[in-house]
Amino acid sequence: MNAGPNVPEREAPMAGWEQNHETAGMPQTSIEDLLKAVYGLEAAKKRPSTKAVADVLGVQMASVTGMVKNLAAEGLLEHVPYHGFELTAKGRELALRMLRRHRLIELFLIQTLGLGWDEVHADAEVMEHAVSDHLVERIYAYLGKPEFDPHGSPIPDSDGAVAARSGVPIAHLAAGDEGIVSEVEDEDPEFLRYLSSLGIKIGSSLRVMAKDPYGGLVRLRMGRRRISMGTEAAERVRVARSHV
Amino acid sequence: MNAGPNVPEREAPMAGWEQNHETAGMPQTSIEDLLKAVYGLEAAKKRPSTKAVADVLGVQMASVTGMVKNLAAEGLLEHVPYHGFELTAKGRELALRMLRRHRLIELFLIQTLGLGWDEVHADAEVMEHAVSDHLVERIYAYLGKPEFDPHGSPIPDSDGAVAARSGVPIAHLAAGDEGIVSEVEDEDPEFLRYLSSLGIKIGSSLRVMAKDPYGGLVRLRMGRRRISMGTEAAERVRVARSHV
DNA sequence: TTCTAAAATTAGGATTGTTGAATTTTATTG
DNA sequence: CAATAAAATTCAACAATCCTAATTTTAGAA
Repeated sequence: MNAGPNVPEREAPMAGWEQNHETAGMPQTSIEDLLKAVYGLEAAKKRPSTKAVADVLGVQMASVTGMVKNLAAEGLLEHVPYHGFELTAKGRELALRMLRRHRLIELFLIQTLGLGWDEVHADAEVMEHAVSDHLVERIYAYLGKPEFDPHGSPIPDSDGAVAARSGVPIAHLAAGDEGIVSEVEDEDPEFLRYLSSLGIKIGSSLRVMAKDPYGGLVRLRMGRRRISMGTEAAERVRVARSHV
Repeated sequence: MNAGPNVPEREAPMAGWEQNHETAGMPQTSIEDLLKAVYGLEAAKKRPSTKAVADVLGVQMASVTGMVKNLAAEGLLEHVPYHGFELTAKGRELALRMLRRHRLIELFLIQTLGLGWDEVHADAEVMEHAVSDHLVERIYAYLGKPEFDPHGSPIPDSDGAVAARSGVPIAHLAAGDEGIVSEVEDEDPEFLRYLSSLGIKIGSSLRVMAKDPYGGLVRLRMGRRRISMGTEAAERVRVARSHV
C-alpha cells in the first residue's frame, strides 16, 4: 500500500442525467394554451365561446368547461356559466407572456438555424411553455430587442404591452389599393408554404387589381407578377396600406 | 350596393396562438427521465435500485415502482420484483436519444447565446423532451456535427452509439500524474461555478502535486497556479492522463 | 309562446404520475 | 436460525386532463 488516501473504486456519476424537478408553482401547458386561445379569439374579435376554444385547442367542449372552472377559480378568467368567459387582467398578462415567448423563440430559431417560417411553429409552441425566463431574455437581447416576429406579428414587451396591429387583411382592400405585407398568420405551416410559393414575404409590395364578385377571388399584382388568392387566404395576410 | 363581394367584417384571427396538439405516441417526460436516470446509474456502475432512482428523480420510491411496472410492460426495462431492474436494448436506445438531445441543446445554447456552462442544464433538460427531431438534427448540423458537449461528455450519435469515456477522475490519479481536463459533471450549476472559480476548463492542463492522506485533499498545479480540491470534487472532474 | 337545435354543463370514467401508509421481502447481524 | 433494519412493493387516494354520454340552458324559428 503506498502513500495517499484510498481511492474510492466507484466511478464518478455520468454527466447529463440528473434531474431534480422544481416544477412547483409553474402554470401548466394546458392552462397557458387555453389562455392563449381565449386571447387569440378576443383579439380576433370573436366571442371566446366554449366551442370556439375547444376547436382551437383540438379538445372536446367538456374539457374546456372543466378547465375554465379551474382558471376562473385562479382568477385568470371571469366565467358566467352558459354566458361565456373573458380574460381577467391577470389572465391577459399570462397570455401575452406566452405570446412574447412564442414569437421570440420563433425568431431565434429562424435566425440561428436558418429554418423556414413554416418550420418553427410547433417547436416554438412546446418551448414557450418550458424554457426559463432567463433564456427568453437572453434570446431577446441576442436578437437585438426585436419588435416583430418572422411573421410580422408584434412581440409583446416584458410588461405585456403589445404594439397595435399594423395593417389590414388584404380581403379588406378595394381594387386599386396598394400595400406592403406586414403580417401573416403563423400557425399553419402549409399556409405559409403556400404564401412562399406565391412569392409573398413580409415587406412584399402589392396592389389590388380586382376583386371578383362571386367566390371572393382577389387579383393582385406584385412587382410584375400577377397572383390571385381566395378570400380565406386574403383574410390571413395583412398589409399596411400605402395608397387609399 | 357597389360591385364586388361582401367583405366579411370579422378580423383575421391573430397569428401565433392556434394549437392543435398532436402529442399522440410521444413518450412522456417522466418516462424519459426515469430511463435516463437508470442509464446514468448503470453508466456510473451503480445498481439502479428503486431508492437510487427515486433519489435522482427527486420522487418517492413508490412512484418509481409504479413507473417501472409501466416501463417494463412497454419493454423498456426488465424488472424482477424485489431484485431490481435494468434497461432493455430499446430502453437504452431511448435513454441515449435523450442524452444526445440534451447535449446538443446545451452546446447550441452556449454557442449561440453565449451562456455559461452553469446556465444551460435546466433549459436543456426541459427542451430535450419537447422539441422535434427535425430541430435537433438542424442543431447538430449547425454545430458542425460535434462529438462532445460543453462539459466534455460524448454526444451519442443518432444510432445511439456513444464514444467510450475519455479520462479518469482526478481522484484516481497519483502524485506526479499529469493530465488534461476532458470532462466534468454537468448537472450541478453550483459545482460548475466552483470549477470556474478555480480556473478549471475543459482542456486545462494540470499535475497532481500531492494527495493528503486524511480527508482526501488533492493538491494540483495548473500552469503556475496551485489549487486544491476535496475528494468529492476530484471524483467529478475527469482528465486524460498525459503522463503515468 | 312553444318547440327545437345548438351550446354549455354535469356526471362518470380512464390514464398518468404522484403521495403517504401499510405490508412484504431481502439481507444482515447476532 | 431468529430478529431486525432497510428496501421494495402494494394500496388507497388525489390531482390534472382528457374522454363520452347524458342533461340543462339558451336562443332563434315557427
